[in-house]
This record gives sequence, structure tokens and C-alpha cells, in this order.
Amino acid sequence: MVAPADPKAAERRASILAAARETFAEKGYEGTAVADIVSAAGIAQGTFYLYFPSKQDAFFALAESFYAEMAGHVGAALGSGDPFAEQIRSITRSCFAAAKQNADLVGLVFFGADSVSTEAQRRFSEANPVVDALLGMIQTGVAAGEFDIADPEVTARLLVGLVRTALLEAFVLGDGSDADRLERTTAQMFASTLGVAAR
Amino acid sequence: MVAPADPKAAERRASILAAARETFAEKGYEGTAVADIVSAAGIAQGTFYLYFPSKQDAFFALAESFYAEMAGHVGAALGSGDPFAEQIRSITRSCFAAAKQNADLVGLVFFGADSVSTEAQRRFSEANPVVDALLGMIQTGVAAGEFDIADPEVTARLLVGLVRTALLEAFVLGDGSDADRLERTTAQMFASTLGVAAR
Amino acid sequence: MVAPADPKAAERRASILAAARETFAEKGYEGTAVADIVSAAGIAQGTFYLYFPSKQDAFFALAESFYAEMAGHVGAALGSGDPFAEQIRSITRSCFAAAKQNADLVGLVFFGADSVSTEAQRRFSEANPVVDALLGMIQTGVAAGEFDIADPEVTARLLVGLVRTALLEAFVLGDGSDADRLERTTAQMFASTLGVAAR
Amino acid sequence: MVAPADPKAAERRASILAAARETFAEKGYEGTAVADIVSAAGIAQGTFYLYFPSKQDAFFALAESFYAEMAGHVGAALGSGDPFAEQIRSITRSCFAAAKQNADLVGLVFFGADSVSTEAQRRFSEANPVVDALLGMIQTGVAAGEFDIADPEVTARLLVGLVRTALLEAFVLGDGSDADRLERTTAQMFASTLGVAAR
DNA sequence: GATGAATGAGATTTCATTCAT
DNA sequence: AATGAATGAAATCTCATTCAT
Repeated sequence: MVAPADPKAAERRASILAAARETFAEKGYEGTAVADIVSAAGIAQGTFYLYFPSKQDAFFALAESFYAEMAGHVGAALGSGDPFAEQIRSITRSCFAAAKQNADLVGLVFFGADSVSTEAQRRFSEANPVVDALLGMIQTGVAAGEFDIADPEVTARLLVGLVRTALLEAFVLGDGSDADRLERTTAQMFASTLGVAAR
Repeated sequence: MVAPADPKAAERRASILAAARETFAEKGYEGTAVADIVSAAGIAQGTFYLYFPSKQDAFFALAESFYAEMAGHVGAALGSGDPFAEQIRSITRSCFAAAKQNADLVGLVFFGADSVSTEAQRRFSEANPVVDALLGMIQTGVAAGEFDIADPEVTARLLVGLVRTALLEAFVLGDGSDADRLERTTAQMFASTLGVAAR
Repeated sequence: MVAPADPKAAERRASILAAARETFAEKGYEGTAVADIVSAAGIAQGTFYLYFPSKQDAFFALAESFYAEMAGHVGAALGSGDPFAEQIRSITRSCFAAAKQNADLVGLVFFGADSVSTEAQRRFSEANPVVDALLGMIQTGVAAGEFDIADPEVTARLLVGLVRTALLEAFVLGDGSDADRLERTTAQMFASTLGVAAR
Repeated sequence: MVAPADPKAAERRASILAAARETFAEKGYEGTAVADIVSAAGIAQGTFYLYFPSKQDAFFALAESFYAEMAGHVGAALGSGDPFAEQIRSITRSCFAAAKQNADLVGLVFFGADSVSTEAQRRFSEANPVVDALLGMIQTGVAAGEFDIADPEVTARLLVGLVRTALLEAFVLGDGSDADRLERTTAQMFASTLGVAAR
């Protein structure tokens, strides 16, 4: 295993990941052979295993970075101190923006491959930081008397799921051309769920 | 290929499908070998191919029946002539009930396997009868002045996606124990999206 | 096994053979499944085995009839009492005529399938009646002082092989359009081998 | 795929080919499983596919080398500038010599496997260099007034076919013990076809 | 650290043949 | 005699991973 601290190593790791990402996106997880990845990355077969213990781990690394980016966007929106209506709008907007730039990963991570995806979902679902952050906002709103939510925890999970569904419709099942309409309606559903007037 | 009309053949087909269902549920689509299915079904390897042209076809048969059952429940709710609030409640209830009895298929069909699932989703998404039926209801409500929905089409798609997400959370990522809370909150989100007071 | 005496049985046997012939010709021996034959013959899978002990036997039956027809033509030419030059011409002519009408069998029997063909060749080569008849003619001619052949036996085998080769060129590797030229040259080679002026 | 330039790789490729040759010769093309070849070669199943894309390609490689060797011998005889009678004798002699050393390939390549052989024959028949070389000789002889051949092209094809047939009789259907007699008679037929006194 | 040839366990699918009805 | 569903042994090819160089 290569020391991840070494900047040269980090760069190579990133380039393998980029190749993996492209190949996964094009051919799916199961349809991608490690041979495809290394050939796209211009390295030898064995080199792959210097940077990732297995094909599955490369997938997880990709998924992780995707989740992290999403979480970052949501976290920024929720930590902004903006009014709730604005926060809601902002979450939707930034998630859609992030997904648009990672359209290939959306399907990969959310549908993924059964051999990997369910585990990935579970791994990132337990203690999902996005859900937690959203839950925090909801609880704040409930405490402030702004929301009337019976079950904040489940509501947070479902709102996240709603966004996930919308991204799927927009970027995996669709080709991105419906993204705006989906984003708008998602924001409205989000708002009406929380009893906040959407713009 | 065996004549599907023959009742004995239908019975055997069903038993193979049952074995496939169990095995898929346990090990996933990719993780399941036809050898596993036939061994669970107690038949010879070749016999499988008398009833299904390929492993993928067995999967599709399963998915199709699942979608059909869901569509049936939703159709019944929407065709009932009940007040909207009741229809909404009824959709959620029947979908959750159906999913509870087909918990194994939920994950299989909604996540499935990348080699198969995206195609399956797309196949059943285009001209999705559930979405169409729901869309009909929304348009009726909009015409009646009961709903104030800017984009009925997208709303229908997202509501269906919301339910799908909820079923995933309940029966795939979770173990079914949260199902009631998820069902309740789903119904409320459904209702508030449409601007109907949930009961 | 069905009694081959029964005329109804003989008819069915013939129809199976006809189906086998078509299918073999189209897809080759290995490429043909018994399922293809029975489907072409309009009978059930098991029925095939009532008339032939195995797929290979059906092939042999076909080969046998082809060899028999060829042998018949050659025998007729050689028994005619015609002058040698005429006999030679006649052999070539009738072989080509027979092959033209059995073009499908030519390749099948002469190339056939390795799993079957070498054995078939050997089976029909030992005590090949065509070779024997031709050998008879040659020996007669030698005795009459008309031919000057050092090794009549081998000459007979090679002349038969020459004709076989010509038929192959004409009807298997070629499409039959060269058949006339091949026939003419074959007859000439035949004649000059025996030291007879070809016409 | 392994780089064929690497001498170690070339050696291994050759050893696989040798194993394939033995196995094909013993059990025929269809009768040979890749498993048989690799077991004879002492390598793993997957290694075979590092050197040949498929079983069929290994067969073709073998056939190609056989044809090339034959063509080499014939070319040498025909380019010698010897008198025609000597050239003819030389062709026969060298073909028989080459076949004797490749007795196993003779049957394989000339009968081969139906799934493969007809294609192989056709592949090596179109623009057959042996036929072309012989045709050149015949045309030279015709121009020099030494031969009286009506159809040189077809004659060349048939003479090659005659030799092929003789090799088949000698080394495939027979056990090689008749080879000398067959060679002698072949040379005589060859010569008398061209109107050259065989010695 | 990088390489890439080698591995060998499987996976899907086909098909000649059998045998209960 | 005819049927055709069932069998199960192969066969080809793939691919994640290892390891000697």
C-alpha cells in the first residue's frame, strides 16, 4: 500500500479514482473490470491494488466524496442563519447544483450495484450527516414554534430521500433537461412539508 | 420453452420464481447464480432455462409482478371516489401494506442490480401507470380548485418517488420496525404537498 | 425403436432424414441441435430417438445414401461396355450431376464434422465400391493393353479423390457456377492419367 | 493479451500451440476442450486466453502455419528453374515430406471441424499462394508450348486438390504406410495432366 | 513503487438423451 | 408409437487478485 501522505501518491490515487469514475459511470459497477479502470488510468493492473485494496473500495471512495460534497452544501445552507424559507431553498439549490456537476455519480451511488450499493447506502445512511443537520434545523424550528412536525427524525430522513429521488429523476432516469422543474417542485414540497411558505 | 398455459407448467414456473425471489433477496441479483436458484427450487440446472430464457428474465418477471401489485393498490385507491384526503391516506397505506408483504422485492426492484436495475426502472418508469393515475387525481383536484399545484406532472413523479424512498427506508435500509412512523409521515408530506389537511 | 418395415414408419423416417439434411446443410453437424431437426420435422423431441439411436446415426444414414447414389452412377458408367474414353467422361459427368443435386450433402459428407467425418470417411473408404468399380475398369484396361498404369489400386483411389476434390471446389467452396469448367478439366485429367485421349 | 514480441511470451505461445496441436490431433477440434489444452500445456485456464482470444483462434494459428509451410515448399520447387518434369516431381515430394512431418495437422486442417473448417478452407483458398504459384508455372509452360492446357486456372486448383487428397489418403485415412505409393502415383498423374513424361 | 503475466474459481447457457405419461 | 419436460454434464470465457521481477 502506498503512503497516502506522499503528494505524488495522492495525485496518482486521484487519477485512478477519476478513471474509475468515468468507467463506472459508463459501464456500471459490475460492468466495469479493474482492467478497464487501469487501462483508462494508464497504469498497470497491479498498481491499482497499491492504491485501493479492492475494486469495491474504489467505489466507496467515490461514493464517500460524493456524499461529502452533498453534505458540505447542505451544511453551509443550514449554518447560514438565514430564515428557514431561504435555508430550504438553498438546500435544494445546492444539492441540484452539486448533482448536476456529478451527474455520473448520482446514479452510481444511489442505484449503484446491488453487490455494493445496499451496503454503501447503509454505510452512509447510518449517521448520515445530511440527515442530522436537517434534523437539527427542524428541531430548532419546532422549538421556535415555526414548524409543526410530529416526527422530526423521520421527516428529516424523508426530506433527504425526496431530494435523492428528485436527483435520480433529473440526472439518472432523465437527462438533466427537467432539472429545473424538478428542483422547483422539490423546494415547494420541502417547504410545504415544513409548513413554510415557499417563495 | 414450456407452454405457459399448462397449469402444471405455470405451477413450476411459479415455484422457480419463488426460489429466485428468495435467492435474489438474500444474495442480490449479481450475487445469485442460476445454480443457487435451481438448487433452491430443487430442479436441474437446465430446467430453469425451460421456463426463463435467462436469469435476467426471471428478475424482470419478479419486478413486473411487484410493479403490477403496487399499481393495482394505487389504482384502487384513486378510483374509489373517496375524498382526496382519504385517497391520499389510502395510497400510502396500501403501498406500505404491499411493500411489507414484498419487503424482499422492494430493495431488489428499487436498487436492484446496476446491470439490470437501471433498465428495469426505466422500463417501468416510462409510462408509469402509478404516476399517470396520480397525475389524473392531481389534475382533477386542480380543476376543482382544491389543489394549488404549479407543476402537476413533476409533482406526481416526486410523490411517487417519495413513497418509493419511504419504502426503501422502511424495508430495505431499515428492518420494517420504523414502517409505521414512515408511513404516517409520508402521508402527511403527501397531504401537505397537495395542500390538503392530513388527518 | 420403430419397425423399419412398416411403410408408415419408413415414411416418417424419411421425413426426419429430410429435415436433418436441411438443418445439417444449413448449420453444419455440430451447429445443428436435435431440437432443430425435430422442429423442422414437426415431431416431438423423443420421437427422433424412435427412429435413430443418435444424432450421429442420422448423419451416417444421410452420408450412406449419398455415397450409395454416387456409387450407383459410377457403377452404371463403368458397366456400360462403352469405350474407356466414354466411360471416363461418363463417370465425371454423372458424379457432377449427382453432386449438383446433392450440393448440400457434398460438403457435409466430405468435410462433415470432425467428430464424425473422419470416422465416416474411413467407414465409407474401406471397401469403397466406387473405388472398387473403377479399379476393375483400370485392371481391365491394363489387361487389354490400353492403359499403362503402374499402380492401379492407388490410381483408382486418387482418381476418386480427384473427383471428390472437384466436387468440393465446385459446390462447397464455390457456388456451382464453376461446375462446368471443373467438370471438363476433371475429365481431362482423368483421361490423361489413364493415357486415354479425352475428347 | 500478452505482447507477442517478448521472447518469453513467444515461447509460451508456442508451447500452448504445441499442446493444442496434440490435443486437436487426438480428439478433434470439437472434441477438444480448452481445459484439455491447458492441462496438456500445464497452465491455468485463464492463461490460455492471454495468448489466444478463443479456441478457434488457436486452431487458425495452427492451420496458418501449416499452410505457410506447404506454400513454402511448393514455392521453392517452382522457383528452382528446374525442368518442368523435375518441378512436378519436386512439388509432390516436398508436399509429402511436409505432410509426413505434420501428419496430425493434415486431417485437422483439411477436414478440421465443420464449424471451423469450411471457413478455414475458404479463408486459405481465396488467393491460395500454392495455387497461384502453380498457375504461374502452368502459364509459363503453356507459353513455352510445353503444355497443352485448356483451362490453366482450374487445372491448377485441381492439381492442388489432387495433392491434398493424396495427403489425406496417406496420412489421415491411412497410417502413412502407403505414402510412397501415393506419392509416386500422384506425381505421375500430375505429370500426365500436364502432358509431361514423368520419370 | 510499478509492472503485468498468471491464476483458477465460477458463471451462464446448451443440448443429447431419457422416461413417465 | 408419440410426446416433451426434465436432466445434468460440459464448455467457453471472464475477472478480481496475487506476486515474482
